[in-house]
Amino acid sequence: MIEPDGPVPIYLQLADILAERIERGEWQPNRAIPSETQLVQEFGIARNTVRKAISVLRERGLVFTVPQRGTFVSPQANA
Amino acid sequence: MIEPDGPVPIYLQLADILAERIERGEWQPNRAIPSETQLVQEFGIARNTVRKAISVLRERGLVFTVPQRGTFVSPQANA
DNA sequence: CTGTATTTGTTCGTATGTATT
DNA sequence: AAATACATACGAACAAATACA
Repeated sequence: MIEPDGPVPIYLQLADILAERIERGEWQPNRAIPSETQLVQEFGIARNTVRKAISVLRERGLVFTVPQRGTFVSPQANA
Repeated sequence: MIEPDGPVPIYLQLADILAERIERGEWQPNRAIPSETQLVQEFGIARNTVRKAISVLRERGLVFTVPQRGTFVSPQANA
């Protein structure tokens, strides 16, 4: 999945992978995406890198984060 | 390897050495070449000189550089 | 959050040799 | 001869982004 030594930063690779899942409707609007810990384990990368990827998705308007609750797919993310 | 007192500038000698490695397929497309620091150590020259050599390779279309990631062999460099 | 490591980007100063004025 | 300009080469320092624990 992730190419650690490629030209593209890991956090951007992950952001693109997650964005594709969202846009394909794999995760429904207003439903939580996997937790940071789950993503760390799935992709074998550092937690900070996962957080950076999620912040990119936030800036793209694909997700929104609720403190102490999780990160959720935006209502119109895959519309 | 490098002839410091020869007629050819050091940065051009290094550019030619690296170009040969790329064209021989020693480094694959989209894979990183050694970092500037590694090249400094391998050839015993100044970092600025290494950077000058790499900029020559960029102008020749052999490599592309991603800030904070490295310098990578161009996709068609050894095609 | 902190701290550390790596890598490229940038700038400054110094020195040398060559060419020009 | 003298001054200027340019290219080459080295060294050092710091910034910023990435990635890890």
